[in-house]
Amino acid sequence: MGGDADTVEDLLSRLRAGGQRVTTARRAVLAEIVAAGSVHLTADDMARRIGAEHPDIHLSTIYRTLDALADAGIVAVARFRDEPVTYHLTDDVHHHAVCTTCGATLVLEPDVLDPVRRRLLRDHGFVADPHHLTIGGTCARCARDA
Amino acid sequence: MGGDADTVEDLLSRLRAGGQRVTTARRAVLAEIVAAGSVHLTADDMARRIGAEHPDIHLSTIYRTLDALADAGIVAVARFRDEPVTYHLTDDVHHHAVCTTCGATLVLEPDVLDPVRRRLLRDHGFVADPHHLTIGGTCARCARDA
DNA sequence: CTTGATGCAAATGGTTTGCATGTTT
DNA sequence: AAACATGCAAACCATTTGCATCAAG
Repeated sequence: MGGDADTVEDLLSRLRAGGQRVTTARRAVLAEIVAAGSVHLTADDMARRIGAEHPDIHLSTIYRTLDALADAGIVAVARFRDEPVTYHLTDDVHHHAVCTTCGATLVLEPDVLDPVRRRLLRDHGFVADPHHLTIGGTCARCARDA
Repeated sequence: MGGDADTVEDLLSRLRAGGQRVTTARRAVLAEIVAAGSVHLTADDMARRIGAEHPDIHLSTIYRTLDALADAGIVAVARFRDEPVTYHLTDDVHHHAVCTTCGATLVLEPDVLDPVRRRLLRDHGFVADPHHLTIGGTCARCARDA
């Protein structure tokens, strides 16, 4: 399923290497993100899930933790449509194609962007590192029905 | 400079065709969007600019106008980093490459995405119509300095 | 004249922050 | 012990909404 070899403890040690402390909240947040796999969680989603086990972990702590994890380059931020911001592991690079008619979502391998990357490098010297793009369009089913 | 032949009155007649009314506020908003060209404006930007001439046009009206224009397919919504939502003409298709180090922005012609579109069509039957993608990476200058 | 658009003020909702306290190192 | 993370409540900011009034058709 992709480079999902990341364990919570691995990631925590990356945090620690960055001079940050390891706490229950941070472990819990990372556990949720790892468990979610390619499903995208909002801060609130995490708060609700973590709350079952740790009712004392406050939403603001989750935001602060996500900030720290983002600073450390461990998680990346993504926006879907108008929904709240979501977070996912930086190591889990992929893109989405979203059907603007029915909302269906396709997960795309990162290499679909390779031609674009080559062109940006050639034409502009720009080293593209696209994470989590969302490409709109019409899915096969909706295109057929049109 | 792209298909910038859209005049405010052209666009207004599209609005009218959609059963919407044409008002001073709507004319003013469209005028700003057209004038801005490929610069992206937030609702607040427009409020400030329009306010010089029409101090009575309220920010909430601008939001409602932008909603109407978006429903009519005349303007499209785009998000930059964490900044507020920006609006641009739907006819003005382009993409961006943003340097995650220095924030520099490159405007990309729509055809840079063509290889991706072809691949999505071939592999998934997905008819991509990407508007205003933002591709992260490192610009030439920052890559050199690294 | 009728319906839809606007101004204003107040509500909303996600996210951030100040501060005192608890925890990691 | 010192520095940093947390809980809580309050602040923030972009955006939305209710309602009475005004203007476009």
